[in-house]
Amino acid sequence: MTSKTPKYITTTLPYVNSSPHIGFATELVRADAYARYFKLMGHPVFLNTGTDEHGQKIYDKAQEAGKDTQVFVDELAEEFKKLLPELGILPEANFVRTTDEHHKLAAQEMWRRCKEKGDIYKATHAVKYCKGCELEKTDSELDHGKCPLHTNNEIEVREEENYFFRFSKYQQALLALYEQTDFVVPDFRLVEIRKFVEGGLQDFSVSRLKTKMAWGVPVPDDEEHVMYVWFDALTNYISVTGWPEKEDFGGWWPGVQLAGKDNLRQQSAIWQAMLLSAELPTSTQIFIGGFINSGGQKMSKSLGNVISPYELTARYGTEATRYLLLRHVHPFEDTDITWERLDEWYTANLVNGLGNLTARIMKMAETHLEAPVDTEEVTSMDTQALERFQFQSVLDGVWNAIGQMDEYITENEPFKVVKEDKAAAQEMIIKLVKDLHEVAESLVAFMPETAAVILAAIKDNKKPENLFVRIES
RNA sequence: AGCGGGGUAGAGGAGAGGUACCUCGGGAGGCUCAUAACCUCCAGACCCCGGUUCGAUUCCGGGCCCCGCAACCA
Repeated sequence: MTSKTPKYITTTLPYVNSSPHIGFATELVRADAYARYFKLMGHPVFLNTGTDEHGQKIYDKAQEAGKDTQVFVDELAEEFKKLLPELGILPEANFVRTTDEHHKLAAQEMWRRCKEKGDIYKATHAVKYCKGCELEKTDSELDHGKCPLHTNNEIEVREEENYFFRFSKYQQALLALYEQTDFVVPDFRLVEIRKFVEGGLQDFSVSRLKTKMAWGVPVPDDEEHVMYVWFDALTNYISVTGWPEKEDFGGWWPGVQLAGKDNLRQQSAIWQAMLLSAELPTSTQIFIGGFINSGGQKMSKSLGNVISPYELTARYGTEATRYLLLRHVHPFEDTDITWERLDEWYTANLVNGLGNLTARIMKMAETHLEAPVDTEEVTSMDTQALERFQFQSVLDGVWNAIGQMDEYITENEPFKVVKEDKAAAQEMIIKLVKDLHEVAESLVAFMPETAAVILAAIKDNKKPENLFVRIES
């Protein structure tokens, strides 16, 4: 028997300057469903996630909170880590923190390799500073070269020495990478990044002066600088495989990456250029998801429309939360979510759909069948769709089957037939149980607990407790 | 500036050169195995203006409107 190819899948590491976002939860659940699916198919699977913990913003937040930075990130990392069991993520999933010692060593090794290649160099960097805010400003924060808050003050330009990454050198190599038409999915994101790279690349700063901000991985052989957070964070995808000690990444890399659309550039251009520079294999594929909005607007604390993953699991439970995120959040486009809509999806499809159908079939089976139905293991999943991250369409197929089964019961009325022709009715019920079995098997990667409950019920020929509790409105 | 995406029933989504589909909601009926669930039927839509075509909502051009990205912001 030939052994199946190893599958590596990773989320982007969320930056821990605030609580876990529903967007990250979605990414995590998708990665998990993908990993579970390949695990079922017999592939060795490595599922990676974790937290990105360096940089100015985190340093500032810790200062604000009056806490030691390490203590501060330790607390936040815990909050993110707790999310995994909450969302039913595979227990063997890897959780990396960019403050882990091994990760920091790997980031430094990455730096050394890029530097040896001549792709990291020192240059003077113009920093724009607003005296009014007493803060450095990026171009996007400025309006016509002025600070929007202090329009009378001129912006002061300060010269600063930084290390730069020779991003511009990789324009052609990146474009060659994008020839692989499914390198970035969906295709319109591939077009977007290609256009960006075609437009020309500028080298960017990859270090910060330690005197200004020491919360970063130290630059090798230079006491005065720490790495800019991107450079260090991106390396996590390979540091978790045991690189650089394991030059072959333990067989896991290259792998599949998930990211939000705000991360398109970092993942599909910057990170790939870093890998090319270090002469390491580039990613296999990058899946770019949309954003989740609420009530037509971005979720924000000031608007009060934030829906946290913990609120979802509190209201619907782990399994239903997975279902909602996988089927009703569009894999590529932005999705608008409100509690009203979530309740609707939950009630219509889980309570009235899957839950009710399971109850009606298993009640008939329990009452009218003498023995459990013999079922065969079938894996009739739409593999192509799953490999393209089309979670929705796979689940649509399952719910289509559920609808057909409800129809079948109404049309054929086994509950009525049983009074005159028991054998005929039993045959119908057996067919239904087999169909239900198939539905449960198709759900294993998406809703593992629910699938297990249904499969057990079929095996015991017993109606289970209600699968989904009706929400009181 | 530029780049990219989009405007389909009351709401949210899918779709295709030729009877426009799904979910929720509205109306009528049916059933009683099931979690007041389930099934059937009905009403209701392709932003505007040109072009290509026997025929476009679908392709092309223009307009109006919306939304991302616009680099060191993870």
